[in-house]
Amino acid sequence: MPGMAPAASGIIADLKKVMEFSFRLMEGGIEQQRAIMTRHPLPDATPPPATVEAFRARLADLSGSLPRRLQQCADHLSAHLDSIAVSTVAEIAAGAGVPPSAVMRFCQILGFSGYSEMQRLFRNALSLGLPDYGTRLANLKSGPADRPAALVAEFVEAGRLSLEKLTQDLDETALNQAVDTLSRASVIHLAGYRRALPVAAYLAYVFEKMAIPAMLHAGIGGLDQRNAMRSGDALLAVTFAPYSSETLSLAAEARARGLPVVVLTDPPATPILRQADLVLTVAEVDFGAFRSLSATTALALSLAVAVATRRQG
Amino acid sequence: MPGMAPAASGIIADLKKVMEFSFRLMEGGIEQQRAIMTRHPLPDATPPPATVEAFRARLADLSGSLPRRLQQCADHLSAHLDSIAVSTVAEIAAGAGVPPSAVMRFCQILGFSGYSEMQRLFRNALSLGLPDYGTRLANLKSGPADRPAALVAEFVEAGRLSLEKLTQDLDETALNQAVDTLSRASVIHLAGYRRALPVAAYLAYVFEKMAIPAMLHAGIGGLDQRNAMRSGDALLAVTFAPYSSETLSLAAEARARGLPVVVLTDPPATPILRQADLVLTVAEVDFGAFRSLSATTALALSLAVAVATRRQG
DNA sequence: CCTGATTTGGAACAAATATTCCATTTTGAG
DNA sequence: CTCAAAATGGAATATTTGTTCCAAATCAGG
Repeated sequence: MPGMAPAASGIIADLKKVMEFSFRLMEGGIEQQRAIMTRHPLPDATPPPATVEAFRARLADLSGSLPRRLQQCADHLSAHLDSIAVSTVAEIAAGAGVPPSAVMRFCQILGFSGYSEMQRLFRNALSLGLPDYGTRLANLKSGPADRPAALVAEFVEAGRLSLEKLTQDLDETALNQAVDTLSRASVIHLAGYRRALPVAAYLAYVFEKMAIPAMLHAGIGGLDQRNAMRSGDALLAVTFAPYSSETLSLAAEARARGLPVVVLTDPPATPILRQADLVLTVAEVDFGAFRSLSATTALALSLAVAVATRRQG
Repeated sequence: MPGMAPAASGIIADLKKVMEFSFRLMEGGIEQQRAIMTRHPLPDATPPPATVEAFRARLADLSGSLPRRLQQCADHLSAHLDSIAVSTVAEIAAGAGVPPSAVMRFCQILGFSGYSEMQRLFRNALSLGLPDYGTRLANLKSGPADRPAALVAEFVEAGRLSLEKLTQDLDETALNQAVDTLSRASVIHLAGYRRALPVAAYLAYVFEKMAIPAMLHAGIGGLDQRNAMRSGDALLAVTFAPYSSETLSLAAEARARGLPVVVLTDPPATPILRQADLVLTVAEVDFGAFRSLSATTALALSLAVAVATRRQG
């Protein structure tokens, strides 16, 4: 019904349903009533849980008032919540000792349209919405790009994801060794060319504030200051793919002079591995072509503060 | 062959392959041999990695010696290792920017029979269970406070809070006006002294990448370039309390010349208000004396991308 | 023990997904 | 520049997986 207000048309539709329902009731026997009700459930159908927590709660709520097979589903699922994301219906069914159709019914009782929809909940929770990132980007491109606030939301989201990923992937051993290495250096040389300059510049600022000798190599004015690297110093190189040749060359030079080289980069760190004694990788979720550097900055700052603490102790 | 033991039937199948191979070899010329060999590789094909670690290693090993599309696969996969378990071939392919068949080929090069087999590796690893975000963060925080990993947890937390706050406090009107103003400028001048340099430097990088005329004023070498600001340009100043005198003076100069001045700063922005036409404030949660700049970077990037979009339209 | 309502299992079907294949393009050696 | 080998993209196909449906089994109340 084009042109009609959505609310009104919704009410009309509901009315029609109710009328149709009553009508059938009159001509059909009482036994048809239930069948009709299950085949045409009224709009009060339970909405599916939107979060894993809600799912848990709903499970606990239902438990106890279910027929045997469905109870088995509930039990098995609540015991293996985190494997839903990577299991097929058949696997879940086998695990619970029920046929696949029982699992399907169970999903629908919870309010999902089917197993796939339920699984989506867990997959999203697991990979934090990464899969459909491309889609969102496409949407944004096609949609109202003139709304800067939407962009902010995307970058915020990318930043949050990056930070979460950092807590997952953090190589604590490498971090500790990096702190060790850098805290023993007389001067810390910071390499940060192009895209890496912001991070390196911030490190330079922070080290200076904490009275730790540090020197920024950023190729300003095309100036090369590699001879400032002296035995006893260390190099902390920040670089991302595609790795700038300046950084690689500076790292090689440091290496040749016997300086320890710590690299802060993104995975895969392959090309830089050769020049590095220690590699800290940080995966930054990028939105479009640009990265918000949240995780990188967090890791870099942690490194700096840890080095400062170690030095004082 | 129903009724036959699986092992025996496997051997038969292998024998058949070998026989077929020899036969073709005999009737084909020497030049066909290679083609046949690559199409029907003998059983000595590389065994697939058995653990996620081995997978990582193999990826790093192969990287660099691969043709373009396969290299893209390798890069994307190593950056999104943990989403393999819940992604389809099509999603991975889209993420890497390659057609699905390239992903398939890549799986086979790694020694897997196909994508499914590779995915199984990750699904298994996943269902062995990893703790959720909250738990991991708690783990990182616990233990001696001087542990670098604990610092990471703190900075991650600070970053997250900042980002969250940004979505709440964002002044959409001001942002829109800022985009308006900057997209009309012939050259965007970026002021970023001291602590603000990282943000301004990143903005300069991003603008340059998007072919938007921008100039960074950071006082490098004590150089003052205020006369580069000409009518028709605009100034975007990034600064935090305590506001550097250079920034204030540059803003005043811009104002005197009739240039619109947009300021990106932290609240309260009182001292800077006088020099600014537009103020964007972003509250960065700091841990100790240092800020992770997550929210600021996110806002700055959004601004840049929005300006670029507006200019093209 | 009968009867109608509910639950159940599995077979049939539909949709999504992986995999293969081959015509075309690109690359690299001579 | 030429040619063969390698790489590539996409369409066709195979397989797996999800979903629906209904006949049979089970259950509860009289």
